[in-house]
Amino acid sequence: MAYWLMKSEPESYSWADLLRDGGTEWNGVRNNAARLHLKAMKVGDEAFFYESMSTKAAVGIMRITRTWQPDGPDDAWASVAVEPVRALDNPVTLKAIKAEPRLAEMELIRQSRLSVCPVRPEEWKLVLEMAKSA
DNA sequence: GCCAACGTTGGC
DNA sequence: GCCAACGTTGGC
Repeated sequence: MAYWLMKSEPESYSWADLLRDGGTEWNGVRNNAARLHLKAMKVGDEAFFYESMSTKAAVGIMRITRTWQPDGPDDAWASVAVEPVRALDNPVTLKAIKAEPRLAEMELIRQSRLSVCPVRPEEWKLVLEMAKSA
C-alpha cells in the first residue's frame, strides 16, 4: 500500500466539504507529474488531505476508493475517487513539516507546486506522530 | 531543438 | 501583493 498527499485550496474544496460529501472525485488535476501519481494509485492507498494557501497544513486522511478514470473526453487526464478516513488530531502545518529535518526530503517540500505527490512510509508515520503531539 | 516569454501555483 | 518554481508555448 502506498501513501500520498493531495492538495486542495480550502476556498474551493476543503476537508469539511469532503466530510460533508462522504467522498469525492479528485479531478481537475492538470499537471503531468501529478497525473502519473494519480494513475499509480490503488484502492486502499491512503493520502493526506492538505489544505494549501490560507491553511497550509495537512488536516485529514483519505482513502482511495477507485483507481483512475479519464478526467475529460480522452485519457489525457485522470481522476480518482476518495473518501475521508478521519481528521488528524491536530493539523500538521507546512511550518512544522519544514522545521522537521527528517521531512526535508518530502516531495511536498522539494516540489512545492506539485498538487499530488507521494509520501514515504516513514514520513507518513512521522506526520501522524506530529499530529498527535502538536 | 533551444530558449525567451508567459501563465499558474502556492509560499511568504 | 510579490516572487520563486515550474510548466507550456511559440519564435527562430
